[in-house]
Amino acid sequence: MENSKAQKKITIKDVAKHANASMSTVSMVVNQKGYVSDEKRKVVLNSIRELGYVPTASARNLASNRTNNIGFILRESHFTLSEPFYTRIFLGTEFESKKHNLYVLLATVSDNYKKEIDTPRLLKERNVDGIIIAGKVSLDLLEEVEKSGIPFVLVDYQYKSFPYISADNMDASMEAVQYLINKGHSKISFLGADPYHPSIAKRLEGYQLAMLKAGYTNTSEFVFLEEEESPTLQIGYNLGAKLFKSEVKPTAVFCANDAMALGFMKYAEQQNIKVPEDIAVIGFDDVEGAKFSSPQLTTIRVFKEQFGELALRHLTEILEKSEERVSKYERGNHLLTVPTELVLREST
Amino acid sequence: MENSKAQKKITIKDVAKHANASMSTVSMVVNQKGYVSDEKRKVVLNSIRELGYVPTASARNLASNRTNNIGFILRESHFTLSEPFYTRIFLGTEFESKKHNLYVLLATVSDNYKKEIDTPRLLKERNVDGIIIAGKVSLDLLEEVEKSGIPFVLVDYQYKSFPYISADNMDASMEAVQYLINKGHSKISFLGADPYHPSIAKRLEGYQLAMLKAGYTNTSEFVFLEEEESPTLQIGYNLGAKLFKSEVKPTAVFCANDAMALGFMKYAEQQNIKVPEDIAVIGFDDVEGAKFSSPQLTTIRVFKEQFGELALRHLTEILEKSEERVSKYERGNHLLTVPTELVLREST
DNA sequence: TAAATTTATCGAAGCGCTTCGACAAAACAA
DNA sequence: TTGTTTTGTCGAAGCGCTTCGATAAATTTA
Repeated sequence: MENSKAQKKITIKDVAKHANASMSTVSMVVNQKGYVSDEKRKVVLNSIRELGYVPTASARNLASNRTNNIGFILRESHFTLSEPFYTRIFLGTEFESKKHNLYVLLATVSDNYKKEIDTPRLLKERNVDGIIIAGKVSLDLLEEVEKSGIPFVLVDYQYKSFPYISADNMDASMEAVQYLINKGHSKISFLGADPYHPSIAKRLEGYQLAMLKAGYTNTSEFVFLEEEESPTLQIGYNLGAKLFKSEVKPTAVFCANDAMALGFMKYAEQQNIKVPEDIAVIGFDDVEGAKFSSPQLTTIRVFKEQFGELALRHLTEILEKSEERVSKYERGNHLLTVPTELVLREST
Repeated sequence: MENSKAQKKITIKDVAKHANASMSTVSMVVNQKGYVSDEKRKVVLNSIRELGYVPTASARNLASNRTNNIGFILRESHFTLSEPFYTRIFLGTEFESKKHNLYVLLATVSDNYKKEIDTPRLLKERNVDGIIIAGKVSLDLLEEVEKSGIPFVLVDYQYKSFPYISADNMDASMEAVQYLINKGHSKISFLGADPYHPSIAKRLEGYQLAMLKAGYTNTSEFVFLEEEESPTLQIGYNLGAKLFKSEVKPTAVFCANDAMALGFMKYAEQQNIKVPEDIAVIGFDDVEGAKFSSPQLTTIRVFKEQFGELALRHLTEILEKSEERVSKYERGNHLLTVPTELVLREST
């Protein structure tokens, strides 16, 4: 009589006894596998409800050789960004994970990732069935993940020809530039940074294509790029200065992202250049600040939560396939795109 | 010969064989329990290294009846706040979790929490050893957590007399107000909202105490409170309007948080009231925006990561104790405070 | 009608670990 | 010297589940 009130844990055995079935039958009901008659199923389900049975994750995982966890790897600095871009993506994954009965283990990695030393525990311990990597991370990390053999999906980044989720950067950019052209603009600049980032590259490409389509074949002088930097507010500001000091006199600029657009507008404001009267501005991302800037920024909305949702959904598909003994999930540049939307506000 | 390259998993058995020891001995080495001679320990450790053995979490958890997970519950809206306050707290927990070999399962709950329906899976499945609850959450949720019997710690919030982590709100507030008094101010206002939130209440209390100490016994006319609202930028703005329309003419205001202070300053700017010349402003939290406002905001820095760290550390202590058969961890208003720091900037 | 297949159910092995007792040797105490 | 306690090691049970046959009844096919 050690402890009379300590609730004994309800196990599958208890359910089996209560339902007058075997443990295997109960297991099959719970997992919706194998053959169980409707009758029996009902009885079992009823017992489960009555006893309040909840399967124990660890027992399940041990027996089935899966973890039912998925890892979400994110750079620390991306996580604490005041623009909750990646946080929203994570939220999308977290939300979707409930439907799949998976737990999401978030692992943040430092910006100057050191192989071996900084390896996320979930990787070392192989405590996940699959991994989602959000945003740009160290190549070392990517290699480690690849080597682990654990299926993974990238979000808003690319690595070799592994599956990734991305906005339809090119299309969206074309649409934005098209819009400017339709508005009568012909001298349209592109402001960008880090052009080796796949998303940025696609945005530039979209810009160029739209210009080309409209008959503007030579855009090179209109393109302002900061190759070594990330597309931040500061860089947008700097490129604004550069642009206005140049002999190029565009009537509109399309920026690689909102941060840069906001930086550009800040510079314009300081120089008493009116947006959109003197120059129209379009950004990309639809960050929170875009709504609160003056003038409010016209931009391309990206549905962040969908990134995360889609990433998880795709990952689970891969996992299912790999269970069907398709030992290596087929390669090929798996790309899943998330829709975008041009949000017209005051800056155009 | 199904798959020749599929690496066979290294188990504790393999290590035991390799080290010429029993599984129990290896287990004891890994867990640093029981009696193992130094000799044997070295041999085992060596085998572990050589074979690259990593314990399987699920097996471990099943056998030891622990999950080695801890839950981190957070409101969705708090998570996606552009001020990464709670995100930072989470990060602190995540960081600390590595030292304790725990995984952190993040569960976000919707703002209008529905009992039973929205119950986080980790609670239903009891898939955590302990829980951290960050920020204000629904009472229903709190009750469910309490009922579950899983030990928990609150961060930046309180519930009954359960342990919680908080900034030293009162002391910090006193220090801030003291500072204003020392600077020669005597007519000092307090701007606040949601005074039933324990943190806000303490800040107000600290203000009052400091004033009292300086001989200003009647502060009531200097206190502007919006009882039904949360302390946001908008409310700070509104109270600014209210304050300047009143006959009270303070030379300084101490705001319940930075958001309000920023809102207040926005109003002041629009009214052409100069900060700090006409009126000095102090906030609370040291949010990111405080550094970028003009003038930069003097405020009380709160070390967000420490909240999360401390919460986890405290939780693990509770867990250890409860393992030592102290069936119920001792009650009492466990309060752990995180240091603060007055950051002097331009607004005073 | 017999043979083959599908449906239904169950027992038992086993996933990889922890932990409890058993046992014995070493260290200490009386 | 003889007990006692401490130290060291191990075997085996068992955590709660999944899954692989085995078995048999029901159904289909030949």
